[in-house]
Amino acid sequence: MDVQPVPPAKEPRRPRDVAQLLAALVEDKKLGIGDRLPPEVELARRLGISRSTVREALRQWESLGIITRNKGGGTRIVAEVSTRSLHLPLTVQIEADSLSRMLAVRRPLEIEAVRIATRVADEAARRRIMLRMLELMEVYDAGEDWRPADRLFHAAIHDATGNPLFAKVIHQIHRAFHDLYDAPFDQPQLGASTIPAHRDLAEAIVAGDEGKAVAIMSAIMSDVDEAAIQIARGLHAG
Amino acid sequence: MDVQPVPPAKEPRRPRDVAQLLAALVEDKKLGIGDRLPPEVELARRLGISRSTVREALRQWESLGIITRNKGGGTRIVAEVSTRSLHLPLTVQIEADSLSRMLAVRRPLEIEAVRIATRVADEAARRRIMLRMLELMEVYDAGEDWRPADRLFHAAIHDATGNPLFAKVIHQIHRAFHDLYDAPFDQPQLGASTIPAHRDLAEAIVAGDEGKAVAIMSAIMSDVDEAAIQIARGLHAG
DNA sequence: AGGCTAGACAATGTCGGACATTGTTGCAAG
DNA sequence: CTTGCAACAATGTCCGACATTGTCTAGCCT
Repeated sequence: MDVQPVPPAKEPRRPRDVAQLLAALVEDKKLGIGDRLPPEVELARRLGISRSTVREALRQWESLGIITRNKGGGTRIVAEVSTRSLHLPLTVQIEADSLSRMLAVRRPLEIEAVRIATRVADEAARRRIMLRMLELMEVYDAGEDWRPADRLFHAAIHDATGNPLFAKVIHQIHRAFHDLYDAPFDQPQLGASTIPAHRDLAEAIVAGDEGKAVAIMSAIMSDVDEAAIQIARGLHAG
Repeated sequence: MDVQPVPPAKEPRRPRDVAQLLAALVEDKKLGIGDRLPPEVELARRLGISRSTVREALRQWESLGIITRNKGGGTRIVAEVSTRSLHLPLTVQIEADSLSRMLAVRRPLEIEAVRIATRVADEAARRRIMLRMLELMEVYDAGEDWRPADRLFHAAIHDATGNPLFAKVIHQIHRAFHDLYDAPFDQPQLGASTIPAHRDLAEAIVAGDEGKAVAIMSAIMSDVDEAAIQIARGLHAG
């Protein structure tokens, strides 16, 4: 071993992770979701690095789903940026029954989220769930597109668990759906038959009836899973 | 509206996703895990794009855990790459109760895996589960380190579900554990009290007793979760 | 005055070249 | 056979330029 004098604590610049520098800057400027990031040239200037390096870091953030970039337009933050975040990539092979496999994994997560929400949700969260359910019913009865309202309703349940990881993992699986097929769940009628059951689900959650809530959610998941697989089969055939 | 003749099916180059071009090249050269990627300049030459663009795509792959790059050394493939691979990033915020949140998500996944394995495992899978359990017991009774055997046992259960996604998502959470704390589950005694119950678990799975298997797994998970949280609390205090 | 269009501007995408830094490898000396 | 050194190779960073496209504003036409 040659004795080379490695500077131990002297690290004025950390080339190891430029993204960390960016995160620190975003934190410092108190930028949040929906805000626009400064242009690349300004980022490069403020961080004292070249635009190429900034671009690589931004590309990394983009692949991580933290930002979205628009040529000509700006760069927008779409997920929370933090210097203390953990990145866990997951790679899956696309096969014939990928859809049913994803659904099989999503199912216990959604059901457990309902169980925990029923158990630990506070008053405000229960009110939000009721509110979202009523909005969903209103849209559904009016015959309009109820999918955004449905998403908000389930998001309210995920929030009620107090565990954002549920929402994130489930969202990860949803993204996988969209990557698999361009928009299989944009079929307007998919899962429509389960919407009336959402009223019972919300009421069971708010009432704290864990067994009933879980049972209803299980039934809903079964229906949706079956419908999704039917549609996927149709796509494969066609 | 000016009538501009948009080429509908003519897309000789897709600037939208350079990574796809790379994936096609990797697939064509039949490169697998552990193989070295050609140098960036050669990739740029073969794809007909500049090195800057290649580098951004490689950065994306790096953040997705597909490759690892070594300055001066080469670029190695560490995850299966093909045009039919799906890469899903998950970012979690590191907070005080990250551990309990991860455990809360892992719990329903592990339990569901047991449920499905009990339901659909074929004869060979059931034999493997029994075999792994016996090996685990042998190591445990001998007072040796039983953690590798425990991992193999649970991996056998995951395999028995016929759904590799279960193993992958659970493994993803395990990686999060290791990134959070260097090795919280290397505590030799963690979960040791649950090992005897593994015999009952294996027997219930092989016997096809779904209710019993799920109940035992729930109890095991509760014990392990509690122990893990205790240890984490100790780490925080110390 | 109001709406619409065209042009200037801004921001990202891509390119090409250059140099720095570091791992790798092969050769020669001990 | 081992060790040390030098040449090479590959990634990291930087710079400058142009292309492409969204955004905004000023001016024109109705």
